Amino acid sequence: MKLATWNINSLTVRLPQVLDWLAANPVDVLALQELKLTDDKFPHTAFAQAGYSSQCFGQKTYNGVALTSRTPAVAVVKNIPGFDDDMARVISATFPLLGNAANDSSKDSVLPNINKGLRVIGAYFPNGQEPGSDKFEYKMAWLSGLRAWLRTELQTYPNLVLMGDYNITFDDADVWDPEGMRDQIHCTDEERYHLQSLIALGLTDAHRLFAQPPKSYSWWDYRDMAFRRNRGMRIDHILVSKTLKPLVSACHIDKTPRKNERPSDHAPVVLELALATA
DNA sequence: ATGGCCATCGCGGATGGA
Repeated sequence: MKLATWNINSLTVRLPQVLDWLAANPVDVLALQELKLTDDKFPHTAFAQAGYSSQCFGQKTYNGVALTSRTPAVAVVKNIPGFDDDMARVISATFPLLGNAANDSSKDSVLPNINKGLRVIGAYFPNGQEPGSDKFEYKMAWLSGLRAWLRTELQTYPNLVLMGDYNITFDDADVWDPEGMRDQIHCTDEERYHLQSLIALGLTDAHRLFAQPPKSYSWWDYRDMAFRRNRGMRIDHILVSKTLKPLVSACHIDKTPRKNERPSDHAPVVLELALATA
């Protein structure tokens, strides 16, 4: 199965591009961020006509996340339980897996707890604006809330994917100009500490499991011809739990839609798993 | 370089993004 995450910077503007991309890349699950619309405006019918059912968690003007999938999602949860937030940033759901106890009597499986399905969390991490700002403090609090919740979530759902726009780089390899960006937003030690604390819960950056093109980025500023000059950052990530790590068969960033007219500033990240949905 | 671009709200220009 294939999963993908894409910050589309307004679904109102980018819906045709998302549908075009899905037609060319019929992934099983697509996580979307920055819908910038309310739930009543979500284009369920357009996705359904493309063969996808959607769960959305939107708000007016800002933020907003969704999971759209070829098989229906179950056990949908919105935002981070235990962390009060007036912004729509997280949506989680389970996708039943082929080979679970209900439809396969074989005792051996490639995956422990396969009957618990695949838990997918799509997230739009706070931007943080600038170190020292109120928004940066909110980002740090949000990251602490995410980590505390994920610790228990991983016990409930051992087969877990956390993907989305993290708004954090792992290290200098994720930054086109590490010296110029040093201690700037997305690149501070505090943000990277939080990202590593997610790794410490037992998650793995799927992108780094494979040889990647040099200077692989997922976001490029709209200004200054940044995409053409490949002046970007890798801030969109797919993290997988320990049980899923051996089943990851590929992970890549698809730069193709960044070449569209009126593109999102982010590119999709695609994960391939040696698993099938039920 | 105190910036450039884009989306939203809404009809001018501020705010947020990253």
